[in-house]
Amino acid sequence: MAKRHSTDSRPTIAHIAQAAGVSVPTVSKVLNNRADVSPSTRSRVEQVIAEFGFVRNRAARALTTGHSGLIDLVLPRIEDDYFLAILQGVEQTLKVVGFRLVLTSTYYETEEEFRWIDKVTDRSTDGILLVLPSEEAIARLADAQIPIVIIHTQGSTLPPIPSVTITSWNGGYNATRYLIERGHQRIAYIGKSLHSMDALERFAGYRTAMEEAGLVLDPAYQCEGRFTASEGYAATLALLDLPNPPTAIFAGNDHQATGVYQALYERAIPIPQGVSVIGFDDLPYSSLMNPPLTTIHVPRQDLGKFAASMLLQLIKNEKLDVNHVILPTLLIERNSCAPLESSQR
Amino acid sequence: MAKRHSTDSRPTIAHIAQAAGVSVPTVSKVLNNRADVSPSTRSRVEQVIAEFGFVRNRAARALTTGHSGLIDLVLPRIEDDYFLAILQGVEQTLKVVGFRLVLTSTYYETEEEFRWIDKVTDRSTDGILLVLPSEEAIARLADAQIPIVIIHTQGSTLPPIPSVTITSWNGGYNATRYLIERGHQRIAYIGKSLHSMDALERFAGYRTAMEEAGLVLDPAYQCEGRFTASEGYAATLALLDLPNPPTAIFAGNDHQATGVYQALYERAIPIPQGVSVIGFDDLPYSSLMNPPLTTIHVPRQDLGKFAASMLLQLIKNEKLDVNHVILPTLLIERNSCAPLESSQR
DNA sequence: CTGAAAGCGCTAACAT
DNA sequence: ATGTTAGCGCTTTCAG
Repeated sequence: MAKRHSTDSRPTIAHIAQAAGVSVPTVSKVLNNRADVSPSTRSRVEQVIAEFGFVRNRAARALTTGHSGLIDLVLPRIEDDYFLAILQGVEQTLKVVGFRLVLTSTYYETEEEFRWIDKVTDRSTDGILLVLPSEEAIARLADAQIPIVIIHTQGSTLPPIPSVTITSWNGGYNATRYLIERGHQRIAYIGKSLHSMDALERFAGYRTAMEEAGLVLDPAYQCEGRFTASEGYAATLALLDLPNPPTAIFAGNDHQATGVYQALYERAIPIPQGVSVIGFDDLPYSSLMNPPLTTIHVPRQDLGKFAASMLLQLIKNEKLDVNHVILPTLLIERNSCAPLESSQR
Repeated sequence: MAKRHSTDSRPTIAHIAQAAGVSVPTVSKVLNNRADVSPSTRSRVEQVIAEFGFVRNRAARALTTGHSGLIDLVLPRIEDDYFLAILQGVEQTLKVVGFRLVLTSTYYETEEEFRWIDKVTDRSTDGILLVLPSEEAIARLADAQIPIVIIHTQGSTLPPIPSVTITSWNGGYNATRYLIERGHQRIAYIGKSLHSMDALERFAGYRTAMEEAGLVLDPAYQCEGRFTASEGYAATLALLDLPNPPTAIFAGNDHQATGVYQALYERAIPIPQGVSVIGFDDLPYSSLMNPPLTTIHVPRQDLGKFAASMLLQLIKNEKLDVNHVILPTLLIERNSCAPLESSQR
């Protein structure tokens, strides 16, 4: 179909202009739907464009306009359901405005961090979405003169850059309250000294709930453990070996919770009759677990959607209504928690 | 840290040149690690670059060199584990050569197809990776003068563009043989008239195995059903309602197989004692199913790796050793198939 | 309404 | 070893 111009490379705006018998700027005007083109010229040009199957060279366009129509999304690991949902949210909102997504997974490799920082800074994209960036990365990028929005952050303070996160503290508090209200007193938490702001906060929420209820904050119940199944597993095993094991376990996230399930299963402790378990994140598989996991829902897609919308505003040079959006979490009640039996006391 | 140049926009190569007291091309030479620069100038320029925190404008670079350092990946749905693994493979091989990935999900929306075709054709990227594209899309792109590699394809013929796929026919054949060797004769297949080349082939493999074994190819055993759990579920229900239900079910993919499991579970038919089930794809959850699913492994990450490597070669203007790579599938034996008991005959 | 001229930031010849 | 000149393909003044 599409005719090829004499040269073997692709047609440029100049070729179109020549073929249509007009000047280059006129073609440009047609392409940009500008008003000052007579209907007849316009249609003639449009026809030639169609004939040639001409598509504007985006690199040239980007150079003159300063806009590439691309946005960077930098996240830790794409294969984590948590981040995947964020990606989906971002994608959905970008698609409607015709932006495309440049994806980078960092795998937390801080040594290579500068490499991608250089790349996202090279103006090949119009803005950057950063998921769970390190504080050093934020510092490096803070004065980059590029629109940036952050989703979650390592470190304990709100970043100097627009961001969106969740009410992690509330989530941690509510999860713990939920257990307390069901009579539990020996409640363990897994994920104690993680460095992400959300991990810090949900742990703080747990502590507050415990303290408010006048329950002992036994250090043995506060477990280390990163957000993986295996660390949830290991932590649970340690908890079960305690002289006075907990009757309920609050896993910092759902990945850990699967590890908790596994450990409990191996020790033949029924959930929730033997031990109650509550998670955090509400990943897709949480409802499929056996028993279905009670957990704190995180609006992951919305995280992506809000961040993308904010970034789009920034790119359009609009002022943000709010610099830091905090999305609510929600307790989803399923079947992994039971009231404490008096026998368990 | 990084000083800002007087103008409020970011520093250009010209600013660096001026500050270092050299010409613009000299800076360019330093940036490109060219030999014809004296050590002293080089270090001076490098220092200024560091001082300014200067990063090359990729758009300008792309315009002159014709290379953006980006690659398009167009796939149906990112949230499908199958495609996600391909993405990972692509990402891994791009990362080592410093290319970045532009991601587009089509969601099979053929109406919008032309929109993304225009985008991926606008020279904002150096090449395109197409996962399971429609034949129309391929036709549109075939003479686009851009490096393209296809991963899987709809339609029944090898595309006119370099591609990588899997030995679907063998997979279908081997899965069926496996069942036949275990004494099964009434073997059903789900996914009969799907239009992707791989679906076509695995069905053909099934038919050949059946015919070779002299078994009847009962049309009632050849079910429609797209590659989703719900269609696997529906097809299975229909199969079980047959006067003479099958003793083994070959699900065209693992998603369907989960639907098969569900239907069987609801009818209280034990797997594999009541009905044997075999899948296709070996998705991450297949080994977690209950019982673990025997299935045909597809090297999904490799699909992405090979395709990306080929594309990279194409971009470097190297000739491909093979235009169509076909990766082997492998039967993974787990616990969802049992020899036919004489009582079931 | 149309086109001539200039320039975006960079790299590629080609002198010097 | 360094700088001069030109140009990538497009958009944007600004005359006509």
